[in-house]
Amino acid sequence: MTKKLPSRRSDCPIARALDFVGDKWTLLVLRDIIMARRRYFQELLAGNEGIASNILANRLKLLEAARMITRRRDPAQARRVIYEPTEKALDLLPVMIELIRWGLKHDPNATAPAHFARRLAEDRDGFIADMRALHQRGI
Amino acid sequence: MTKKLPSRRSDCPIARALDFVGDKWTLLVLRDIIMARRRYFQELLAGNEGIASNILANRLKLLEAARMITRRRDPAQARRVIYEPTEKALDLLPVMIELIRWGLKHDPNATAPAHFARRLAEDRDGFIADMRALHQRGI
DNA sequence: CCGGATCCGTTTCGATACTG
DNA sequence: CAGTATCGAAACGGATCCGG
Repeated sequence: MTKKLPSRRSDCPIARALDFVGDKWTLLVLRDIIMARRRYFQELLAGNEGIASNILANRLKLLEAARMITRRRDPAQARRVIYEPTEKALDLLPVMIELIRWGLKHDPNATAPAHFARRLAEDRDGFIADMRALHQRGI
Repeated sequence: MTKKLPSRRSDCPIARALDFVGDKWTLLVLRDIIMARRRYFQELLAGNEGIASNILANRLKLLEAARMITRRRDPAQARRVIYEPTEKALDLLPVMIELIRWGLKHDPNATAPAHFARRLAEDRDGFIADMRALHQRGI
């Protein structure tokens, strides 16, 4: 059995948020959808440090149920399914950014492209705004 | 067997960070140690939305191994063990703050005290600085 | 082909009871 | 008080199969 939608009894925002993203894979799937701009099942399968297809399918289903992503057929290629982030998912960008900053500061084995790291350090909000704009214009 | 220290093959800062805090409990334990200022095993046991004692013990051990908390005997009461956050753990405050902001924005069932929420919205950095200062002065 | 679903062994979780 | 021991339940993950 794969992961189910949980029901936590707490009203703490952190605890409730972790019901959605408090596992090993969900935030990585969102990272690939949002930051690496992957949109197809196969792209996500190849990108996520080796996620299993059943786990990916499960997470995509949960993310759709939580209204974090939308799912639709590719108009150009009827077989393909396109996954796209909603505003709710894009609003997790600050969380991802802070995780990256933390990793780059404290984990010597964590790496990021130099221009990427510089932008994060010097212009966090601009970086987030640019990334959001890309998705909102559907580029 | 409980959770082990993982070894992910990726060098992505998000993926690597999730090896430490990418589960349901670790970040909640840190929340209680850092934001609620709980320091004893029993305090943490009572506070964390009902964490089981074996899971708490396991997470405290992993957090110590990751140099996120320190463990020492209470000088006043020899049985008690005091857990305290390191700089590395305090540097997760921005991540926690952004999770809270996300929850308050998108989860209607997430709540926070009014003055707390206002401070988060209007003076995020000041709030983080104040919280860090409390721990650094050992108050 | 593409996006999954199913099967099934392994790992981790978590409630309760217990111990130094 | 600060943890272990136990054991059933849940989640993971690899392999394989299936429907459009």
